[in-house]
Amino acid sequence: MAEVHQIIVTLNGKSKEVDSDQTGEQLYADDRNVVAVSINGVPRDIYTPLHDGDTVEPITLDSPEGVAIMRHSATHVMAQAVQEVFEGVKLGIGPVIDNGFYYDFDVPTPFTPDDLKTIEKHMQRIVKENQLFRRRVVTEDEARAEEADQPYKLELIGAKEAEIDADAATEVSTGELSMYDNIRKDGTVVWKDLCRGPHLPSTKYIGAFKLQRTAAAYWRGDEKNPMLQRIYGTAWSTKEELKNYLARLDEAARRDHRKLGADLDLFSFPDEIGPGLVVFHPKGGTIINVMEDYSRKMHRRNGYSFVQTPHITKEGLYKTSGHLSWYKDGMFPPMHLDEELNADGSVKKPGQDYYLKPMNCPMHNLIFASRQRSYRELPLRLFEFGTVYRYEKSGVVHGLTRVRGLTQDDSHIYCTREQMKDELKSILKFVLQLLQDFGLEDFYLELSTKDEHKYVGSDEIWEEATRTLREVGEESGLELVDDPAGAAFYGPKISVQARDAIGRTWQISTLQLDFNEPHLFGLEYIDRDGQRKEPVMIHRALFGSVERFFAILLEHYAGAFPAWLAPVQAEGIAVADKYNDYLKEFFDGLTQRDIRGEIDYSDDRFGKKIRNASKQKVPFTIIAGEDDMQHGSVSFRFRDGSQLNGVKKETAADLLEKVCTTHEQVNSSEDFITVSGYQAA
RNA sequence: GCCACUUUAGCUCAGUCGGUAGAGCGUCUCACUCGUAAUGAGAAGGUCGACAGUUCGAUUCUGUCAAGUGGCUCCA
Repeated sequence: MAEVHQIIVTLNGKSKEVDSDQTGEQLYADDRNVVAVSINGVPRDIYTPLHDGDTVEPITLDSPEGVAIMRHSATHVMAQAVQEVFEGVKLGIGPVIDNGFYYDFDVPTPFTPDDLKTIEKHMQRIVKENQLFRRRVVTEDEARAEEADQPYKLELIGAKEAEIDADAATEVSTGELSMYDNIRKDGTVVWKDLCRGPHLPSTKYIGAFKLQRTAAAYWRGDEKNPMLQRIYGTAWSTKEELKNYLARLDEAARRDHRKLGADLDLFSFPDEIGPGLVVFHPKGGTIINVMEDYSRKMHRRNGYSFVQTPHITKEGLYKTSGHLSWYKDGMFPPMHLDEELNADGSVKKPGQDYYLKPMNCPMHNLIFASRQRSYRELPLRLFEFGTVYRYEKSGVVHGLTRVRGLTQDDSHIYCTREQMKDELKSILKFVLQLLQDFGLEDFYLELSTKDEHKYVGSDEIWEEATRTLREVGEESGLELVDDPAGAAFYGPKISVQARDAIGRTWQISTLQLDFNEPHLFGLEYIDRDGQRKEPVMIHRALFGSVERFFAILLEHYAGAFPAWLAPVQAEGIAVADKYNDYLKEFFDGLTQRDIRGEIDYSDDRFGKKIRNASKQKVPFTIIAGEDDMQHGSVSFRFRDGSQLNGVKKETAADLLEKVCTTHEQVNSSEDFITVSGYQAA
């Protein structure tokens, strides 16, 4: 037993003299909420011995750090349960993720939904037993001996620091190896796992958890490695928080763009056409049109030239650009055309391979190269809504966010190196204006840099491009996240990432520098000194994919689009059939003002029509009955159910025109009055 | 592409321990003509995802394929 002496620690910001055998366990004994301690800024188990001069802070179960520790302990409990319920389970890794945790297992047969229930019950028992988590430092040899029958753990023990990714780092730390033992009340060690920690004092601190689903994942995220079975779970400090989280998931499912797309009759994916190929119905088509009209207007204002290019091309174009060698697997296979054979089957005329275009840039390059260019023309900004086809792997196709046929608001900008930075800055400004006009707020920038295994061009060029992009990104003042090795082979990029209803992030805008393609295509301009020079090329798309952007909008608004985007802006409902003609006259006037209106002529009753308009999330319901007809007026009903009755017809049309062109949300009578400036007579 | 799961009427779903099916909503017809989220009655609507196999008989069991869902890998 080490001799007890006095040490000085900084406890909760105050210097304090304590016995050297004291730990967080004693120091925070009166606070049941403290589950771990931060020692000199590093989270550690609560019973970690203290040293002279240490700074100690409590980590509570209701803090983000505490919840993460709890989730990490929960995944240990899950792994223990799986190993106790099933034979021959090999453990992968079990990190904490947003809202929960997972653990990867190598098991003889994949888990079934019933297995999840069994495991969950077993976990409840372990939690109830209040097993202690105890840390034990081991040498590499000891760790190897203890994990002798766990091949994945052995691999981690042997891995060099540089080979460990963030998730695996929760298992092994760089400094020392440690095992965590689960100990019953009677002192028996019932389970152990190689782990860096820290953990809860014991299992009973695990609040409320639920196993959510099973999935498969490649060991260490590599396709060539074996596939492990992953179980995802969620864990929260209290039952209440778990309940709220599950309710949030339900709510998110309700605003899933795939569901809303069907409910609101916007688009579908007919089996007859093929996976990942969307058809937009009239209402969806209207929204796409509004988006494109907006985009065209803004591109005109920002000095872009409009071009149009075909959907297929001979293969040579993509050989020149290099795409065919880098992305052939992602392209639809070629059509072999114009081949002629002799009677004996030998080739008389070899024919040509044509590909559906997976991107537009090579075609724009050809437009640039169609004649000699002067420095006076730069920057030259070529724009089109280019529809491209990509053979996405079957498992990745997902609603409108990952499709096989998509339309990009695509532009390629040719400029000098000197113009490059200003051009990038103005594009980023353009993007932010666009996102603001569409009402999107939840997004961040991502800087994708060179993949050492997949790039062309010199290091100097990459460095300059990356530096420029970083400067522009940082100057924007937005959150800028690094995405190492995420760049395309021809250059680095900045992208705008947005979240969908259930928190998955999707790339929308992309802004890529390319020092490579101009060279491959031999692009050049004549500079003021008469010399031929190579332009810099910028690839950029602001919506990214029109389809994906549509999906993000649909989820963002849960189908209740602002009026300027709504497919039907005004729905006419007569109190009874005999007022239909009166209403029609008013709506004919709206059509002349480019307001998208329709009248519900069905034989449903009034109340039912209101209900239907409401379910379709139409911003303005226009009602007419006896009162209105007497006074030459119509009545407004808004999304929140509020009303504005007896508005004179001419005034009503003027007001509608105003609120249908503004980008502001008008969901109530108050919004309407504010935005339209309406003053009741 | 990989792993698991799913596929029954337009939609949401029930059902058949192997004997070719049912509800609600929607659609259509008729009546009702109505002032703010479901009027009533009636009718139509299904080779039970496709194709094989087992069986006297398959929507049900088995296999293959297709499509979808959740992940993994990928995403110019």
